[in-house]
Amino acid sequence: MAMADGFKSFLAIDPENNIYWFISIIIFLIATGSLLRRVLLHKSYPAFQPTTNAPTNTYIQPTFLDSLINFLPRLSLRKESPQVTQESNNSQSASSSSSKMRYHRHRRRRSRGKKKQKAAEESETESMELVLPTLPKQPYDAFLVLDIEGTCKLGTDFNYPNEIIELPVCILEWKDKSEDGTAATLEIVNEFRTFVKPTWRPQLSDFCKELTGISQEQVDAAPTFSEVLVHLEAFLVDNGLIEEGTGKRLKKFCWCSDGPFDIRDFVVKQCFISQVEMPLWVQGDVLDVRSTVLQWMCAQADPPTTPLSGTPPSIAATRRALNIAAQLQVLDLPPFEGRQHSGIDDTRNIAKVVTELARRGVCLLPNTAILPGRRWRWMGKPGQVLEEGMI
DNA sequence: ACTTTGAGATCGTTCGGGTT
DNA sequence: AACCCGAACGATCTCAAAGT
Repeated sequence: MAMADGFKSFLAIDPENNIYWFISIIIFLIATGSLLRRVLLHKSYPAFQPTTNAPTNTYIQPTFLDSLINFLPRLSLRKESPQVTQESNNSQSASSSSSKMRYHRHRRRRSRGKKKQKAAEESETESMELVLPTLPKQPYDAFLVLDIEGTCKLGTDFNYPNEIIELPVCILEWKDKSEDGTAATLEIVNEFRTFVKPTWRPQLSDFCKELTGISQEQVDAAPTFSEVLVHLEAFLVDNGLIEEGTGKRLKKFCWCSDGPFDIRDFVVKQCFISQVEMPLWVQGDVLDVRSTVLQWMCAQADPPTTPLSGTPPSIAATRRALNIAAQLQVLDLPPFEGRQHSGIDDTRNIAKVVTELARRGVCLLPNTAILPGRRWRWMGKPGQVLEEGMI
């Protein structure tokens, strides 16, 4: 009686609105359709599983109400995963999305952890399978390693008009280059080093002096960049690398630096400030040693069909750019000798890295583009530094 | 048959380190 | 400032196995 009253009241919500009838009919059809289909297919919901004593194909037939009760939750919402259910007991559905995010984050972290573990295991395996290098052909006869020190100011970025204050160069040449062009042993045959007197901002900042270890007296007594270029050219002539007067290359040589900045940025900036044309023997053929070390590390982590020699470094997994000290470490070389950020010490240590790369069978080729006409915002007319361009 | 879950891969974005 | 590169992260998709 009460049920009949309830049904009447349900219908009485809005007799004019057919939506209630429509929903009821849809639910009825879906429920009976689903039930019919399962009976015909001899399938059942868990609640309708055969009793243990019943014959295999005999099912306890559900009532329409049972079917509806079982079916309705499927219509409304999917059953939540255990993780979500557990976390959302108190906070209801509002927190379900964040729970899901936390869950996926956990999954990714676990995935990454396994990946790293796998990579470490593979790295260990590879370290036990060292292969002797096959010497590559080395197209260059000499390598001019340099590490330029420049003026800088605390708080400024590399848009700053850095002026060169130290210019050291180490010449590396092959000791064992054969007729077919293969070689593995490089040695330092000569060194060039000079301080350079800045002209735009002759006074060094405290930050610069502390960073580079260069004193104000050293740069005050030094030649200007234009004069240094003459000295450097004479040095290269003396070492048979370029022709006197013309600057034409007599040997095939490649500049090497830690990072692409030294010639690409500092020399180009300095040439602008000093109003000198960038000599042809400086342009082109620049090898970024840091990048080459990184490539070598990647080759160790993902060896090609003919692996390179060497001990895969533990920090190779990071595949990040390394400073000179870290490069020495990954190449199993002795620690950095001298003072870091001292031009000549940096240069000598970079030379060691280049020598070791050659010994390990790395083909030393240029990998940095030089744009002599590159301009920065502070560049006004030739030689003019615009203060507002630095902001 | 359909859903859930776990695992893994891939893509795009953002951020930071690096050079004096 | 500009550039490159790797790490970290979020979103999305696929696939297989297990559960319903």
